[in-house]
Amino acid sequence: MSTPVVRPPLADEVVARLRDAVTSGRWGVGEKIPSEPELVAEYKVSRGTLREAVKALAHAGLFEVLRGDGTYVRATSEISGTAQRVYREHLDEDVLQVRFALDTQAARLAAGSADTAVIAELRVLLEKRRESWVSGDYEAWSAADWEFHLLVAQASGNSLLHELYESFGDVFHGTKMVQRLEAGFDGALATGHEELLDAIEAGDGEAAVHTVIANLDYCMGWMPAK
Amino acid sequence: MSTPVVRPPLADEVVARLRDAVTSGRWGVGEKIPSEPELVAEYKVSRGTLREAVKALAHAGLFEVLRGDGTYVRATSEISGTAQRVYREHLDEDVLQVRFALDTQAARLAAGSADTAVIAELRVLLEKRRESWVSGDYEAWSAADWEFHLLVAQASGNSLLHELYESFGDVFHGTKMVQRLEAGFDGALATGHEELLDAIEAGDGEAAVHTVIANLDYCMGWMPAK
DNA sequence: TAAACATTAGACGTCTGATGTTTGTTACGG
DNA sequence: CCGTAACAAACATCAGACGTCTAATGTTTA
Repeated sequence: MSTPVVRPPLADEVVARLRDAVTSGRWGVGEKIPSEPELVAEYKVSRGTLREAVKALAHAGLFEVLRGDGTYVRATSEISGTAQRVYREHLDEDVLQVRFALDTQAARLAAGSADTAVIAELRVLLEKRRESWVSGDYEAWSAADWEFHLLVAQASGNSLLHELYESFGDVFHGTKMVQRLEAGFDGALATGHEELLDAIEAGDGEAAVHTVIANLDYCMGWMPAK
Repeated sequence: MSTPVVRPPLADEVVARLRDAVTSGRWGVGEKIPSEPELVAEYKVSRGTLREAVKALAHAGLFEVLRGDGTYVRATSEISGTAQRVYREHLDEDVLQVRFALDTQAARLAAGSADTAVIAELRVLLEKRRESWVSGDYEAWSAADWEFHLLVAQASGNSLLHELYESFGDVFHGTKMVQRLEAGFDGALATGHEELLDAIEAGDGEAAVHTVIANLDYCMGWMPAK
């Protein structure tokens, strides 16, 4: 008749529903999602169709499928899995330069939308970061450092920037760990985080950008010779 | 035994082989890949397993599966499909700001690694871009404009930056088309591409960055009021 | 002759059922 | 208390079948 109803593949719809279940928080990160037979019953599709959808999202990094155990939620955004796979295919130097690009923009935007509450939170993180360094707790230092940078990205008010920046997480942490092992790296002083925060508080975007540039120059000095 | 042979899912291996077939150029972009029965015979797996792999890569943007027709190669990198899906979930303003971050870094790096051959190529593209504008061929203008930016990203020498920048392609083109429709947008003059190229040729990274900043400021003025 | 319609072969979409493998748990025996 | 064996749950894979869609080809008709 007159209804040339083009039916989109069922599997695509299942992908969307699974994605929604994650982003809506129905299944939190780390949780195990229902088993295949349960999802088959819920979505009224065959196992094959369901598995195609789960596989697609697993490949994207949203899920991790453990044979004989179950499927777990590993991320809330699809960018992380793909991004991490891509990052590993490039030189550390290239990855760092891209992070720098995002860092610079985050600093610039954060300076433009200064928020006293966020700034106070950033100061707390910076203090924690400093204390961790002097006490030799490198694990805590790395965590606080990353939280600081991530919060700056969030303070930019640009959700895409924040999401992209977050996707660098694991890769950057790995790189940082390597850097820490290099003798002579001073995690407390030469990275200019205090200056960055001051610039953000002052609303001086240009100054904020320059502190980030200085930071990169310092970091690049500790990059392994290619 | 000392060999706890953990066998990774067959589908994952198929994913890798399909990916290699694309990146190695065995199947070029736009080409149709062999049918499912043919691939089943080649990889010695069941159709269900093969489909899981194809679906995963299709979701990642590498393939496009057309029902009743076949499966076509749509990209050589997995980042594009995922990225484009993510971009659409964010404000145009946020996307533009991220592009600006990459643009700035590309300009800075390109200025640092000036190459006479590339610069000549960039001049050609810029000339084509200018001619297209005065002749009113907006299609060609948009294409030349994008090629110019993409070549700058490539000239940065950072393959990850180039890949990420390329992933913006479709989204940016769409945005640019909208901008063009806005009355008063001057594609030939106010975007400072000539100044950018001059700065790159002079090896002046700071100047290159400033032209990009000026460009963004101009573009942001034409953003639809949120 | 050319445009509109009908047919057909190939390709993807989905379902069903069965069997293999891996993992986590539990109960048993030492 | 501990190690091991048996069991159950969950994912992995396979094989076959049928439906539906697309593109190409063939046929009819104005």
